[in-house]
Amino acid sequence: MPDDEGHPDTAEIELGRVLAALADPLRRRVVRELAAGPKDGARTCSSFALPVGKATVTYHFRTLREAGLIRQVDRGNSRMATLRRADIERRFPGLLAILTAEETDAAAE
Amino acid sequence: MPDDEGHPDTAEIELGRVLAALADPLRRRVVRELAAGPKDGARTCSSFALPVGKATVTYHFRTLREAGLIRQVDRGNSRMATLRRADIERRFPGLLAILTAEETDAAAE
DNA sequence: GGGGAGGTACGATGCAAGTCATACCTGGAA
DNA sequence: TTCCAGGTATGACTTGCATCGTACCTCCCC
Repeated sequence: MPDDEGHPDTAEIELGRVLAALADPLRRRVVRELAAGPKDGARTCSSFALPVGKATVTYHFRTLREAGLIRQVDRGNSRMATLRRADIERRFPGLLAILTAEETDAAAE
Repeated sequence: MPDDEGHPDTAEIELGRVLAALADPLRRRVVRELAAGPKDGARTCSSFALPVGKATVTYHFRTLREAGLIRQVDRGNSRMATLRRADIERRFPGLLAILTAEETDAAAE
């Protein structure tokens, strides 16, 4: 698959899709960790240690990518994920702040 | 059922629940219309003319209520719904602005 | 005191979401 | 070159969500 497959343009990011993607605690945790990291910080899918199988991890990252929340680029063997900070902030100002403010207690340990 | 049944306290409003509630276009439309109306404006469930049956309308309003987004009070025959503006704004600043900014094109006509 | 409008409760149904096991592909490391 | 780690694709399964029909309750109004 080509690199930029399934990455919607900034203007095409739909609120419904974004909210549906963020309704899942695991996906919210990924976005939160990316947002807490350095700007444009790239991490591999497996570095999040989600408590689900490999196939499910792929599924969640695809959901985030198709919603327009993350960008995934092939880098040799693995695939790096970055948060589309500027795009999200432009379309939905304040959304990332709401996510990072969430307590990390019960949600998706 | 008592009046304040199923209304979570302000501090108990969970982000996951709120996002899940707002993932549905019909429920988002209800919140958007309430937010566009006057502050503390109360409307009956049926005044939204949602394109679904009565039972489904009840279901959606219960979902919004249990998520903490609206408050429902019995008023004689019918039941008035108000947006919990201040509570939402305190817990998730900017969220209502994001919702009201959504274009009302394809979503839930 | 009906009767009807506005809502809720309950059960059933169709479909999408989240999960996994398995098989497979691809680069780097040994 | 041979493996293995990291990801994807596919099919299957389970659970939950959105929906409806029907039955029921309760006020208001005539």
